[in-house]
Amino acid sequence: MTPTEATDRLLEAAEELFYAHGVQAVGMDAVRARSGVSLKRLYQTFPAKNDLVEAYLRRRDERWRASLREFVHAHGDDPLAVFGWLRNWVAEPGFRGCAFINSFGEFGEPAPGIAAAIREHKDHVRAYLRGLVPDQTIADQLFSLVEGATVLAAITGDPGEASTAREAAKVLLAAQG
Amino acid sequence: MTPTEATDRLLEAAEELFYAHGVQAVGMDAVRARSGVSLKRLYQTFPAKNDLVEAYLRRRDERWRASLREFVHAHGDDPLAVFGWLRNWVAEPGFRGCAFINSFGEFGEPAPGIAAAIREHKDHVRAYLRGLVPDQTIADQLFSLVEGATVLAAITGDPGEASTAREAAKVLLAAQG
DNA sequence: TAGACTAGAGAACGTTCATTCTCCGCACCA
DNA sequence: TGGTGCGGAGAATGAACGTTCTCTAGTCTA
Repeated sequence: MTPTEATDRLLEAAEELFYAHGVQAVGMDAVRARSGVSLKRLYQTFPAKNDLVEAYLRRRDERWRASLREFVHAHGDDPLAVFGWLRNWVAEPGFRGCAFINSFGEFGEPAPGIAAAIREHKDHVRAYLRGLVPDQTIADQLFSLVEGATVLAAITGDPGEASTAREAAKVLLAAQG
Repeated sequence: MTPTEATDRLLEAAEELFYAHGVQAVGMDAVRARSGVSLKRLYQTFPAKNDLVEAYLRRRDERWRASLREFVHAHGDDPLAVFGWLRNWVAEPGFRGCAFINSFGEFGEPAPGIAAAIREHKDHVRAYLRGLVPDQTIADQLFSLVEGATVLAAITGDPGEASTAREAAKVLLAAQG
């Protein structure tokens, strides 16, 4: 197994487990078992669990935003498409809310790398929305709606939250757009 | 020390510690030290940590909603006052986001009582907002804004998120209200 | 074939922590 | 005064888990 492949399998396993059960609830041995990568290799690749967690978050950030970007782009970069994507996401089986918000909740005082990964994810999403909507204030308002709908959909289990947010976004965009 | 007083001190200590550092990061011994209640008494009062966590959440729910309700009521039950209260809250020193969202993130599979406490808190807040705003859809939209602003203020550390949400709420309320 | 390096399996170590147990002193009662 | 029981302090227990160590087998090289 090449180092690259080991890294991929580790990150894949980490994402599945960390997202589904929470970071703290998943031991390194579970990552080993799921990935099929030996513990020795695991620690050669990620010297500490925190490093694996940070890498998991950074990879998830890239992929999550890529998925959103592609969907919205395929819908003519219409800001409302963000909420269409959101509706799909929160209805997926296994949806458990935003990995970054969940991690923020898990760690009262996160390791610096983890805290940075969380903050930077939100910064990136905000920047993306600002690029989509000329009015920066409205972009930030949509951002709040997205985050709120995500959190509520996770806690209540009702994907309809995304539709509610979409209607609000429509009004906000129409008001000044 | 009377049983009532012991319970109070335990819940007070639990709230300070759990909210500030996260539930998992705080050991029962820290609660004992902070409360001044012996470990034996602690376990007589709350037979397991989960029971203490659930009681902490339920007490926080009551107080948090009471604070919001009183503030908004003092402002003529104007729905926008919710966002004024929010602005104060997120600017408080020690603000670390919503205790319920954080707990949701901490526990991948929470004990049933804890899961219920989290869900019921959100249900109560939603019901309160629906009582404040005749249009149920708009109430739910405001709810999303509140949750989003709370989460973003916690992660970015910027209380300005509450003001952004307030402006959005104003538009939504004006549009159909 | 002998030697040397690699990787994996899994045992071992050390710490943390929830929960329980032990022991001691103090107060109340006859 | 002598006994009885409650409460506290803190040690003990047992499990989980991050991290490291050991042993073994296989593979490549000379």
